[in-house]
Amino acid sequence: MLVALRAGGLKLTPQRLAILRELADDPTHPTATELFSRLRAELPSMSFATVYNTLSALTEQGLCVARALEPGAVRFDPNVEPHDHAVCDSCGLVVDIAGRVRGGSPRTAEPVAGFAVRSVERVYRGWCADCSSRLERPTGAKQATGE
Amino acid sequence: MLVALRAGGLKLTPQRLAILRELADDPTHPTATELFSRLRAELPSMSFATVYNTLSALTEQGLCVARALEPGAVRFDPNVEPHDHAVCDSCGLVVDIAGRVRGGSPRTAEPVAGFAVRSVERVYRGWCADCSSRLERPTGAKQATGE
DNA sequence: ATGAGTGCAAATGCTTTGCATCCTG
DNA sequence: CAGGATGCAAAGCATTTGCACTCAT
Repeated sequence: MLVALRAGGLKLTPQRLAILRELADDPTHPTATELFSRLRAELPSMSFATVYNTLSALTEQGLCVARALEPGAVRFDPNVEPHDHAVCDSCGLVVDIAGRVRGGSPRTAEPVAGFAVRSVERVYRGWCADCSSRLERPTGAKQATGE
Repeated sequence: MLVALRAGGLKLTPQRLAILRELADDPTHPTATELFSRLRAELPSMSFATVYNTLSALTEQGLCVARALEPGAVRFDPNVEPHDHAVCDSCGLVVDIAGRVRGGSPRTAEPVAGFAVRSVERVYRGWCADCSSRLERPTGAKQATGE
């Protein structure tokens, strides 16, 4: 991954290394704000601008992807391959379903006339394990719309 | 739908009726800002606050859903049933795949241990018909990550 | 050394909120 | 006519940008 960084002509700064590590270690895909607060202890002088600059540089190099799974802040995913996610209605937790093997149905079929499909991803919504066990009807949950 | 509005204890104001109509007529799920600018001619005095107040009131009544399909503004969908969407990488167009019939595979299977699934939705990403025909590699498109 | 990268602060864009006024039911 | 809804303005977050300074190469 560091190789990829240099290959893109990017310099290896402590800020970038820390962000990269934090991203790689976290399957919940942290937001820019989350990264900033987590790294404040380690890099007290780092600014938001650096976090955003780094994340957009990484995104441009194809080393991570910005994902809009919920209204509000964007989450950054070091796994650039299309894959599925589960999102908790109650606490907002994002769970990566990267490892899941799916049936080999043709995924290049056009969902609508003329639309050239590049990727398909699923979003599972519901309650995470913690929220499921903690409450029958988790705080702040939208009323289930069923399916 | 008006019935549903009243059932929720909401008053029928011209602003709400206009927003509701605009929402219903538009399969691309407009953002709050888009609704505001479209209705400016019809309701010159309407404010952003009213658009947002109305949209959150509708959301609370289960008459629409806020969808985060792309970073930036949230889109509002009058179809509260889980369904699929296609999003253009180039121009950001959202296409509703509401009518698509899918195979009846068990969709309540847990994507990850302990996660209680409420709904599953797919997001197709690629190029819309317009962008596909206009360019070989549409302006502003992220490099295809393939699948 | 030299230009990319950082830090700071101001700016932007989307959304929310407080409050006085207005209008639907 | 009463309470909910609107309009206006200010405030709140997430994110972007400009610019002088610093540091990785």
